[in-house]
Amino acid sequence: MAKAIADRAEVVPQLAEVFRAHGYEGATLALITEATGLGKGSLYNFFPGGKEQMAQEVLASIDLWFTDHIYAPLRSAADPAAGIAAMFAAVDSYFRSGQRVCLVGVVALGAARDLFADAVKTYFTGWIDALAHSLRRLGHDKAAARHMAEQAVLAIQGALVLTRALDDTRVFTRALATVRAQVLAKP
Amino acid sequence: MAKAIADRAEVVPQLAEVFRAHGYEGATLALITEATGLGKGSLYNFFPGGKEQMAQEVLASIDLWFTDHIYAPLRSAADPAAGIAAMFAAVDSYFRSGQRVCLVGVVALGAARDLFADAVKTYFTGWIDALAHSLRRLGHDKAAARHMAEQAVLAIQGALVLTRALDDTRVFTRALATVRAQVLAKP
DNA sequence: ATCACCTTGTACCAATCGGTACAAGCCGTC
DNA sequence: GACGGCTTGTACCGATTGGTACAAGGTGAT
Repeated sequence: MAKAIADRAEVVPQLAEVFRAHGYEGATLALITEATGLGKGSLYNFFPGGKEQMAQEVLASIDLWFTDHIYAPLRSAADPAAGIAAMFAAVDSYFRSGQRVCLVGVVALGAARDLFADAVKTYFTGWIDALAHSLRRLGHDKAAARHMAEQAVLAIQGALVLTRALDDTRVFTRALATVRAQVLAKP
Repeated sequence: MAKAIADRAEVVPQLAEVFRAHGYEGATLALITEATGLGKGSLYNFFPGGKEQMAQEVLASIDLWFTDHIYAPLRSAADPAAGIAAMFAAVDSYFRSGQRVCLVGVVALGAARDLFADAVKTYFTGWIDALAHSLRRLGHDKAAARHMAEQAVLAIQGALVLTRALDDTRVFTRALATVRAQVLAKP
C-alpha cells in the first residue's frame, strides 16, 4: 500500500518509551502501534521476532548509548574527576531528573528478567566497570573502587524508584548530588 | 460444593508472592488460582473488587508488617542505634538477602503506579519518617536526618534492583552493610 | 433433621492478547 | 511504462485476559 520508510533509527526510541512506560509484558502491540504509528504489518516486517526482538533491540540501543555517552568518556577522560562529573550530568539529563525510568532496571525487576538476563547483566557490569576504572585512576584501590562504583550505580537505580514512588523529582536531584559528592571525595 | 474456609490471613501472603514474582499486570488470574489453590469462585467471593482489591489488600498487609516490625520498633527502641541495627536485620530477612523483591518498588516503577499511588507513598514516607526519627535521636539535625534516611531507603531499593539484575545476593549483603555503616556512623 | 447461608467448581462471556496471511499499493530500476 | 520487490493496511487466528452467573454442595445453628 504505502512506503514511508520509517527508519529503524527512529522507531527504536519510540519503542523504548513504550517499554519504559508499560514494562515488557504491559507493552501491548496496540500501544506499540499507537506510539510508533506503524501497523502490525510494518512492525513484523521490521521485527520478525515480534515483541521479544523489539525489546532486545531497544536494550541494545540503550547499551550503545551508555557506552558512547558514559562508559567510554569515563575511560578516556584526561581527568578522571571530570569524567565522573560528566557522567552525573549525563545521567541527570538521560533520566530527565528522575521523570524517566530505567528500562533495564524495570526489566530486571519483572518476570521478563530471564529472557533478557544477558542484556541486563551487560548493562550493569559495563557501568560498574567503567566507573570503577575511573575511581582507580582517582587513587582508590581496586576493591574500594569496585565497591564504591557498585554503590553509586545502585543508588541511582534506587533514586529512580523512590522518585517515581513519591512523584517528586527533587528526590532524584538530591540523591544524585549526594552520590556525586561521595564518589568524588578525596580517597 | 465445598467448604475449606481458606482464611484471608493465609491467602494474602500467597497473593503477595504472585504479585512480587509477576508484577500487577503480569499476575494473571490463572497464576493466582494456581498459587492459592482457590478457584475464581472463591477468589471473587473473598475479593469482589477483583485483582485491584487483591493488590490493595496485599499492599495494606505489607504496610502493616513494616509498621509492626520496622517503623514502630524504630520509634520505640530505647537505644536508637539498636533500633536501626534491628531494622537492617529485619530488612535482610524480609527480602531474603535480595532474593525477594520489594512489591511496592515494583508497583512504583510499573504502569499500575497511579492505581496504588497512595499506598506506595504511605509505605515509603512511613519508612523514611521512622528512620529519620531515629537518626534525630542519634544526634543528627532535622534536615540531615531526613536526608540520610531518604538515602538509606533508596539504597535498599537500588540494592534490590541490582541484586536481581546481576543475580547475585552478595550485592545485597554488601550494600546493606555499607548503608548500615553510613547510617550508624557518629554524627 | 431441617434449613438458610456460605463457599466453591464450572461454564460462559466479550475483549484483548501476540502473531500470521495476504492482497493492495508504492517505489526504484531497467 | 512495465516490472519485481519492499512496505503496508486489514482481516483473521487461536489462546488467554479479567470478570460474571449460577447450580451444586457443604456447614452450623436450630
